[in-house]
Amino acid sequence: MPNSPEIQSDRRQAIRQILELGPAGTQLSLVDALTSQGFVATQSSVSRDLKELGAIKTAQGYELPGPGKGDEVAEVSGLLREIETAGPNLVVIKTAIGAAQRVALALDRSGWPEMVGNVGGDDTILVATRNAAGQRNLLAKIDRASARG
Amino acid sequence: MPNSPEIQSDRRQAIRQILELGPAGTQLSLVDALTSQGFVATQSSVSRDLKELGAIKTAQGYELPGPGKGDEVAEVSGLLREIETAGPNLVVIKTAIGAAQRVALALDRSGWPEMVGNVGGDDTILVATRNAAGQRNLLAKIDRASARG
DNA sequence: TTTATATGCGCATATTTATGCAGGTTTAGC
DNA sequence: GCTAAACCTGCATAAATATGCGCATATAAA
Repeated sequence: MPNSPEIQSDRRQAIRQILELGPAGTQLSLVDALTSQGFVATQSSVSRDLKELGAIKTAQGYELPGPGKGDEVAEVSGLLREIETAGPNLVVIKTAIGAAQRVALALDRSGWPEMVGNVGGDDTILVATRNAAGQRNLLAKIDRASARG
Repeated sequence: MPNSPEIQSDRRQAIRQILELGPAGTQLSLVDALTSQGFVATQSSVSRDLKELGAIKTAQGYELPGPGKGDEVAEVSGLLREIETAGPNLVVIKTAIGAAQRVALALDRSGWPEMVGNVGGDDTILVATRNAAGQRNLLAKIDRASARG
């Protein structure tokens, strides 16, 4: 019973905004916050959303890794040259000569769940995503990371 | 039944080392790792240790915030002038003129659990710690943060 | 369109984490 | 050394989080 596809991304956007105001103590508190904004969601969904968003749990609660932490990808974004898709669940990344390994490692460490795995050559990386949605997601995340790097 | 006082800090040091090798999926896995190193600990203790160490839980598991994240204190360490204790659970921090508020805020955000609260004036901050052990701990943490800042 | 496949989500529940409490140890004060 | 207070820990359990499953909808294929 998937909601119209935008609902999900709207909800996640909302979560992102909520977390920007301050850490959320528990997932349940996030559910409440979402509810009061008119979203319908259960703890289950929030759990999944948080994983997808790459949120981390600190002593204060759930937070989104600010610029600086979490995004090793941001740090290597300068090495990126070109990004293309191939089929519904492959992303091909071209990097500076010899930098593919370094970037591939950063991607691994990022822990982005839609990424099943990747192989890096000399200046090319093949990234396998779970599916088409994951592919779109990954592109968006790399984009966002690059903006910070 | 406190172990000899060093046991605790040894164990925490061990946890620190384990986490440096890579994230720990669950607290139970940490218990196992500790056990195989000859430490005796339960999930309860590990839970408390992790909080004390300021560990965060990412999609990969528990990690220690690397230099760069987690330590807002590091960023303001240049504003510190002098640090003294007063009694068993008070720490008095002298800062650059007018910087006390800023430093106090950074301390708040750090989420260090031994810190009960603090008040900042113009160039002085009073920090209340839970107890003497917390006081020692806090001094050590500020030290470590300063080394990075 | 009709059919087949993939995906999102809630429910119920397993797993994991946090904590009140009691007991035992160390530390501080005499 | 003795006593009192503070502390650390494990146990048991409460609280919080993650996930298998099944259905409903969306998407792709024919």
